[in-house]
Amino acid sequence: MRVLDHPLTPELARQRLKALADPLRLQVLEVLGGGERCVCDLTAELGLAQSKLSFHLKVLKEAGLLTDRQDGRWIYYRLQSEAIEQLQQWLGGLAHHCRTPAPPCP
Amino acid sequence: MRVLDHPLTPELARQRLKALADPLRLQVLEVLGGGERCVCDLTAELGLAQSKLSFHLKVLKEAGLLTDRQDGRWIYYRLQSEAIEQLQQWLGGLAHHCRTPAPPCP
DNA sequence: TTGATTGATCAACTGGACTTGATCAGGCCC
DNA sequence: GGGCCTGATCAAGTCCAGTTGATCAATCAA
Repeated sequence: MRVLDHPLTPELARQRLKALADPLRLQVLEVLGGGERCVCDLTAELGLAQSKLSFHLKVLKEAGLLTDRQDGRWIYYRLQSEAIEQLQQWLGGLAHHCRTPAPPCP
Repeated sequence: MRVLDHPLTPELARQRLKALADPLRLQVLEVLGGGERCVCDLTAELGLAQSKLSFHLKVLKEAGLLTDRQDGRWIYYRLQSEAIEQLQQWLGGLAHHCRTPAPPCP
């Protein structure tokens, strides 16, 4: 069974949405959408304090949106596109019957 | 040009993600995913304080995720599924080239 | 018109997310 | 080993999103 076949729990979906819902983290994802980067690279490119970037990378990683690998002194982050695909699928399940008219109230 | 053909601005996408990233609002959406409902109905079904629900409905509405209509004393909310579809599309654009290896750092 | 009901809005409060600067751990080169 | 990087972690401070209870506006029923 591939990862994509596992539906997200609402809790994990919410965590991912929250991780995405930050302007700085979206900037990070936008850069990583263009390919893998090391932290020092990201720091320079986004003009961020090092601890600040580290904090947000941690949030994104804990949400499953990023993975990292170490190579010597450097740590490279990349986007986990499967996580985004899962989220897309999950969103698709939200609106299934939303056009059903309301039961009249009085 | 249909609504869906307008791509989301990053700012609006972020606003929608943020609106979605709240457990209570997700509950609201889950209920409305099953069809239109009036506010008093939602209040009862979710067991919420009235002002609390009203606050979250406003957030969702301002993000374009809900629309409402008034019928007499009652106000009915429904999910705006196009907003979710737009968000799905927008997410799809995030990871385009994420498999490009990092430029070596040293 | 008056009283009751629905639902939005307001003000005050609270908690947690984010920021900032410092410190710490691990890997590299001399 | 000693000094120097890279990047994670910690503690303290700030700020804003969410909660709560009260008030307000609009609609309807009597």
